[in-house]
Amino acid sequence: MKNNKDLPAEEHSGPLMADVARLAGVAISTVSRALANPGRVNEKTRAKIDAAAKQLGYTPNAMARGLRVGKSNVIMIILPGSLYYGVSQVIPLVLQGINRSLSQNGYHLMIANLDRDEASERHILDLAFGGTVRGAIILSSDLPVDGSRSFKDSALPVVSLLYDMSHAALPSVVTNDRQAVREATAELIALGHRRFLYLAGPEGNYHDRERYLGAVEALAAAGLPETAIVRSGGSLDYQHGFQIGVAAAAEFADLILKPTAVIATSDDMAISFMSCVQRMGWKIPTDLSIVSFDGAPACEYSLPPLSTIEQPVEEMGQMAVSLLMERIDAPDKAAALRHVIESKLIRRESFGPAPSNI
Amino acid sequence: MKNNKDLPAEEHSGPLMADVARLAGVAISTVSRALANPGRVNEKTRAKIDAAAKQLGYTPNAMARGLRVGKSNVIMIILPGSLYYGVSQVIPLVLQGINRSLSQNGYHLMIANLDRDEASERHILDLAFGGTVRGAIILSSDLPVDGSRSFKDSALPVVSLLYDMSHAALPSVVTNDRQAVREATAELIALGHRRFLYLAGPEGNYHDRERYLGAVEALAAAGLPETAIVRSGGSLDYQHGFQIGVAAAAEFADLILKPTAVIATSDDMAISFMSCVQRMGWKIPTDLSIVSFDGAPACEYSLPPLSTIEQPVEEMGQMAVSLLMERIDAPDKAAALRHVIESKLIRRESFGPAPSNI
DNA sequence: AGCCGTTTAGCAAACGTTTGCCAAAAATCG
DNA sequence: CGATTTTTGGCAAACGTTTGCTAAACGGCT
Repeated sequence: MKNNKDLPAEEHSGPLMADVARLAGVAISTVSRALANPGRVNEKTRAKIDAAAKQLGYTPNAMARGLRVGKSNVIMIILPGSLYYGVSQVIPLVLQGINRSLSQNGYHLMIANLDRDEASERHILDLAFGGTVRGAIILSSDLPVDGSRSFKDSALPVVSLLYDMSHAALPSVVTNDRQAVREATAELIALGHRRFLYLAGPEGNYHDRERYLGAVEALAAAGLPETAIVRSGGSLDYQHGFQIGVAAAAEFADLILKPTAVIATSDDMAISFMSCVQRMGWKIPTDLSIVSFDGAPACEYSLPPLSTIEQPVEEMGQMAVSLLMERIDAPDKAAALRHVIESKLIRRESFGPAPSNI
Repeated sequence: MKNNKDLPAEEHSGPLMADVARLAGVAISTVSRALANPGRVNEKTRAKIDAAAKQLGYTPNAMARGLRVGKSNVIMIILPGSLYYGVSQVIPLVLQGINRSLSQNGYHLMIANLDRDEASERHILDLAFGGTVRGAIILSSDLPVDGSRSFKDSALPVVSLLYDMSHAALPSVVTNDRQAVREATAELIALGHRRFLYLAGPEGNYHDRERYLGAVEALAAAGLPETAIVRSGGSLDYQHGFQIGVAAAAEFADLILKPTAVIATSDDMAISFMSCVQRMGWKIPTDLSIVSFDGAPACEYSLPPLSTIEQPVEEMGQMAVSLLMERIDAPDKAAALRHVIESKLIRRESFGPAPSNI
């Protein structure tokens, strides 16, 4: 029966603040104040209001609040469109860590995929300029642009994660990619290795560049020629890191002078490379040592267990969140731009001394 | 300069609809109509408005619109708190597929982790009742409750993915877990296997139950006693599926009468189990055949390559989205509740005939 | 040319909060 | 006990859209 007033739509889902106020016998504004800053209202009244709210199962409308105060409580994370290179293994971990930190700060997490198409860029910009989000964590080296709108023109607080974007004035949380690879390579050199194969990621990618440089630096430090390292892959831009490893194994098989150690940009390519190469008959670590990057949990269970440089992704995620929170609370406060959290090599059976019969 | 009564207005960054209207020389309402349903406004005027909007880089404020029309364009996906059992390997794929489908429909994706703590449940309910989200895709078998608010009381359109929740009247997109395992088991039986080890997930979990039943049914159909299968794990509730496999390998080593085939609830446990068991000296598939579930890309590169029952997660995600869209557009329209998308066994080297020296 | 039917533009009222401002009440002090 | 300070409650005006309603403009008929 529609004995009620006829004009308001039946769409209304929940109770309103007005309902709470009525039930508690106070004014709407009092309810608002009681819920927002409980200090500013009489304890007895506050209790009454709380009870009323609970009884009605009242939940404040986030959009109305957002509209009024001009800010939302949503953070967006911008992921590279193709999840399957490199960072693929770590992204779920990152996501989870970030989401947890955000929850603790009362924020929600929205995810946005940055593909290379115009639609996805517009999508993200709508989010950024439409007031929907309050800040962003970006896991990509390029920022979306659409027509006259450019991501960096938005006043949005942004933090870059995994990629060093400090040159673009973005606070960045990164790991010591280069140094970690340099050290790992140095360790391989100390084990007698003199010829290396480097499994590259997509050409020009930040991580690929840094990690490769790390290897090169280690060679230089040991007085080895740059020709001691062979780059594989790189020009390919396969979606799956796994396929890079497969292709690299084929390249490896064709090399006349075999490297004795392999450095991989990511765990997936190392796993598939190792698998292929072993099936071709090479022994790991006897014939060939392998070290990779990322620290995916699965590495522990490959055969042999894969040595990998583990990024403390959980910690990095938390750091990114707390940086973002600072940025939101005090946008103008100058702060360090580049935050490095150290990765460390997990030594497993996939590497050992160079074979003597070089 | 405090004569401005309202100071929060200072903060606002972008151009407003009023600015566009002024620049185009029309009324605000005309702009709104031109942008929303272009058919209802003079083509010439519309072009003028479009140009003005583009020139200003105008983006409509999503919260204001949401408040007015009473709906948002955000879908939330509820993930189980501990990503690391079972579905872990497939979640990134699911997420990506879903996000892509949603984008095409003009929706954004918000993620919510459903941990077992009160805070996370409240978080989700705030989202559901606060008008922030328009619908939800849930990947968990239990629904959040907090005080007097219960998730199912929200009028929110919901679709369940991976879990069959049709008994709770939720449209569900699932795979044929039971049947797929039954068929795989039957295949193992045909290969001569008579004793099985089943690697279980968390006790009572939907997938664990279904998949186990599939194995049991296959035994029954072949006239084998139920004692032909040994359950391992299950009571553990480790975060990492990998650890389940490790524990199971230890159990396996202790068994007096060794099974000749292993059926695993998830790929991660199969991978770690296989790794451990091989290091103990067993040969796969000569001594032991293994089949698992999920279809993680990594399975192709284990040693030996792991046979797994692949869930078409991309397709399942798309189906979930389209179901949700239907539900949003026509909430009352009756529709099938249970949607099954078939998984299929990918046969790789990890299984073969039972050893003859049983 | 006048009438009527069809578009198109504009006004103003919502949507559900927050919050500045003022009044009322309570508390403190002389 | 009255005056002054502190606290607390209520009114109403925003926040930036959408949209029902009405007025105006336009064009096709007779």
